[in-house]
Amino acid sequence: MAVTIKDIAKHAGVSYSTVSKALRNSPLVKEPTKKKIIKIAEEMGYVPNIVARSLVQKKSYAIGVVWPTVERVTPSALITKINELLEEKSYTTLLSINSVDSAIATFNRFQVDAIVVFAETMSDLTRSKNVMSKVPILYYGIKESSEYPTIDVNRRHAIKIAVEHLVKIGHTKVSYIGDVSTQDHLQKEKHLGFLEAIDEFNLDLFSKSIVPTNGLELYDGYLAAKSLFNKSTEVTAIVSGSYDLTRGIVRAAQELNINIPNDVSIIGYDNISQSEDLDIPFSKVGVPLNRIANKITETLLDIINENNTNNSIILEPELNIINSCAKPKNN
Amino acid sequence: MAVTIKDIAKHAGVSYSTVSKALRNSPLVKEPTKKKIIKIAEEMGYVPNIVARSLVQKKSYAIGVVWPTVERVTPSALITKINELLEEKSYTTLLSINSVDSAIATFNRFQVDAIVVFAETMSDLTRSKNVMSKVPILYYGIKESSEYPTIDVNRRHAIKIAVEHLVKIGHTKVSYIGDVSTQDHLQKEKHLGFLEAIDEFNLDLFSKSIVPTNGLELYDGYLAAKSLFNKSTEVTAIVSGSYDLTRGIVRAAQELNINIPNDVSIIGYDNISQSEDLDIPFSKVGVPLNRIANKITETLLDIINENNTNNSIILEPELNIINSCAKPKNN
DNA sequence: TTGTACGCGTTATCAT
DNA sequence: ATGATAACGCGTACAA
Repeated sequence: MAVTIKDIAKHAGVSYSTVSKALRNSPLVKEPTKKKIIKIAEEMGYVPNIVARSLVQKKSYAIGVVWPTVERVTPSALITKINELLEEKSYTTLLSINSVDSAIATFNRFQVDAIVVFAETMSDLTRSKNVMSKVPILYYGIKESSEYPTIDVNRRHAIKIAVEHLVKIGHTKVSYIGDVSTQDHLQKEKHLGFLEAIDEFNLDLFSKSIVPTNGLELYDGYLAAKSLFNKSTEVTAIVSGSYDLTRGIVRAAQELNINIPNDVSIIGYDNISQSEDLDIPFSKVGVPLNRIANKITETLLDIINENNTNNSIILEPELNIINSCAKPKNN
Repeated sequence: MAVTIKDIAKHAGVSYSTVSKALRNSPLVKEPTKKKIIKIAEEMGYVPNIVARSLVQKKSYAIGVVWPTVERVTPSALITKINELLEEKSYTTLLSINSVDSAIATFNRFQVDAIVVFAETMSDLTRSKNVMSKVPILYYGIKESSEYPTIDVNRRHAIKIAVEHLVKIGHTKVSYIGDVSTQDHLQKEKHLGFLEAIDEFNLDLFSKSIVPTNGLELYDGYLAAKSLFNKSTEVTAIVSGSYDLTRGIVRAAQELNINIPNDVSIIGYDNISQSEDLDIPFSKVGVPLNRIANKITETLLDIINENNTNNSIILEPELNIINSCAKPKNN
């Protein structure tokens, strides 16, 4: 049997409502009494029963994170950061790896104060429309869903400004290495960004302009880059679709004695996190992870407190150029 | 305001205790009444409030999973499987990526029925000793903790029987490719297993007997294998420390036109899951993921129902030999 | 400053 | 077969 405030009250010789106040640090209870009660509570190993509290308060100070894609790409670093930020605001984060539908139902039963959904496929989303949720929901990664609050990163624009930068410093033969399968909406966006840039900046669409990969792993980037370097000597700059791909590309270049950035410049797409220890630091484009995490956390709290904010937030990417990795084309 | 059984009672013209019984499918309520109530509940979009239920029942039908290492190796496939099995038993799985301590505290507050801890470092574990938990805890992956119920995989033995098999079919020059950094307890176990096998089967400890990697990614295995193949022509069999490493090794072999298993046999450590689509299927040693998941789920339920089971369960690995990947040494 | 009484949504027990 | 009521642990008006 867990210890309750009533047990504490007995030991302290006060009423249990006094204990409640003391533990909530209410000014309505004298300092010495408070101290004494808190001490006894600690000694008895008291843990507040959130269940009871949220019944009466109709708040649980918990946020539900729906993350059906543990095995896929939504960066766990993002989840970790959000968890940290929420903890600072004294919210608890609960994760569910069930389907969107069933996770939302569960979190409703548990009376969480808000839900964030990290869904990556359209089917994840469309199915979730059937579920009614009393708890407010915030979606991440799906621009289309306009009827719910949504946060997304402008991946298309990210790739575009990467190409733009390369053009500005003199490159004309730019390749895109990325997963261009049409299944994954996020990858498709980046692909589109590259195509738009090609068009807008009047670049040649040469034979190896777009190098498709068969996945998003380091090795996929490595293979793609090797095929690129072997079959085309024209290319002077590469835009890469993801962090791991970029790492693979860098490894391939090293192996073939291709110098970055003298022989080829490279800019990788990456929702940049502060503390990455890369073999070689490279230029990046994307939204800093912390900015995404902050925006999500902030919006979550706004939603809970019913500050009606913008329903659909698109985070704009930023370029992060490291000179050693993207330099003007040699003449 | 969410709809409660009282609201349903009003609409149905019965008392709310009858509604409660009907919804729980109690035999104490007549079939037609039951049907009617259930229908009304659905129409009104009723969602049972687990919070209130667990207050009175002192059970939440929820299991807390402490998973502080999302970013590391504990396979998410395992978590996914456990989640599935628990769902079948009508338990809900809640994940926390906080530190072991704080996750345990949180789950206590939420009154979960049991907790599983996936901790990989010793420090994760030792810190958690300070927390008292009213809720029973099951640890995975840490043999040493004998004061709590524990489930672990015998990684040391796994590597050993892999080597044993290779020796039996005639190999004498066997290499181990794996992460042998002393930090990670799990990797250390495998390394020890190889050393013990070398000793037990009187194998040569030649220059490339042990090829250390700098990580557990595909590319790390690829690099290690390349270095092995380039510098040693003696080796006829390889034992690999993890799934991704094995994939990298296979890639390296393909690239160098080294035939598996004619030129070299390979057995990879891997907690085998049923449905892996590999480029090339290869021989494995390990405990099937489903067996681990089943054992964990089963033990969890035992603990909840206070069936006192063995406190410390070690799962023994099995060999899974595919002829095309490990064959007797050519003479 | 402290104590009493009520309510949160549900289940369980007892009475009708 | 159904209804009334107590209890779960906590927070909060309101009373003392």
